[in-house]
Amino acid sequence: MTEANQTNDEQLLTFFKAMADANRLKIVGLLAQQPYSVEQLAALLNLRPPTVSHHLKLLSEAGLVSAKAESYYNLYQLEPGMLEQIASHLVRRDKLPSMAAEVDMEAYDRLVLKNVLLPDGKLKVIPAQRKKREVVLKHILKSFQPGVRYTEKQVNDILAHYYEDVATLRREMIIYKFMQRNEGEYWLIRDEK
Amino acid sequence: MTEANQTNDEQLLTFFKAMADANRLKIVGLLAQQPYSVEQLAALLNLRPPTVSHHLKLLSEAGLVSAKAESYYNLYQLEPGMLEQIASHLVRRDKLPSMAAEVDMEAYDRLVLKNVLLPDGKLKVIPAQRKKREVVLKHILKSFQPGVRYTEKQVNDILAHYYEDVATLRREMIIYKFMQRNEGEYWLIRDEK
DNA sequence: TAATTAATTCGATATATATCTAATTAATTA
DNA sequence: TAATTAATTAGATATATATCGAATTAATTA
Repeated sequence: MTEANQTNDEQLLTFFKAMADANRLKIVGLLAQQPYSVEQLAALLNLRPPTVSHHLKLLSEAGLVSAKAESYYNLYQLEPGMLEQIASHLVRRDKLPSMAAEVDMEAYDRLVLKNVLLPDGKLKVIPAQRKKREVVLKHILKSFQPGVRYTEKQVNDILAHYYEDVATLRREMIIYKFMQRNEGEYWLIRDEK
Repeated sequence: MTEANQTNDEQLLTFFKAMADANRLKIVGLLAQQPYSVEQLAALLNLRPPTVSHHLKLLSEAGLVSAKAESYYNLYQLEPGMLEQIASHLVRRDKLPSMAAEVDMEAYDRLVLKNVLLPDGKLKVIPAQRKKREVVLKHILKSFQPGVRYTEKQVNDILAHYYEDVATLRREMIIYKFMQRNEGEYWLIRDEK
């Protein structure tokens, strides 16, 4: 029910949405000085009390403010802890990538392959663009075993499953540093993180 | 045209609006790891390129990302400076009140007085609520001069301009610590910040 | 030079949300 | 206990915006 059962991602989004409104920023600025009732905030911001209630609900769900009943007022006050927590997250560059945790990192590669592969797995073309060519070469690379030394003929036979012009493919593999050659033998460069 | 000619307030709002979207948070998370092109981001987020362009425009206007042309790609990268600047603003409680700089701090008092004063300046009632009573008493207080000692009769004459029951008003002035009395003389407590 | 490609802009649409009035709830005062 | 008051909830509406496809622009490749 509260903000406790949110993932980190959802918590961040809830926070930013709560702050993404001019009047809510003003409310935070006012509550940083002293607690205020709904009625007072409404007068200060020239809004009706239901509107302020709505804003305070969002701020409260983000953990930014809390209410304390006093007589029949609801005195709202700032909860500075949440601001500090978020701020410390934002300055640490190594923590930012977690915001993209749910992203499917293979999606781009799949799209490139989908556009360039025929149903039988052969290439329509070798893409001209560097990034796409890399994706295609990495895909073909899976047909080679790490640690194994291949003759040029063996390499050609494997590449032929993908494209007629095996010489070009073979050359690209070297240029892009996916394979190495020496004295007519070819092998994978292991550095595949 | 850029984010340069914005006030601090507007800059904060632009920032929070830019971050208040799930897909834009993911973009920031991705760009924190490495630069990406629009096309790549679109594939990774399962969005169409125009949508990603739109998001990047907002992030860019907030000063969070920048683009660098490479071949005919637009490689977008994170600008960590803005994040740090905002984050440092958020943790400093003494800087938060600036977000409410444009708020008319007298608006609440005016509303209270408007509800309780008759056209001739006399009180309809003395409000029961503490905060409102304070506003009314402070308003009446302006008829007294700082530093001057008043006899009880002089005080009564002044208070009579506002309300028939001068004894109650006089007592409230003491209770709320706006006035002090000694040996039948009354004077303002100066501590009116 | 013609064809291809990435990015942006434009226009349309559906969803989200800020705001209000009216009604309701909860607490206080008379 | 009845009347008053602050706050919230509910329902309605107008504005903002996330998203898309189509058209346009700018750059590269053939």
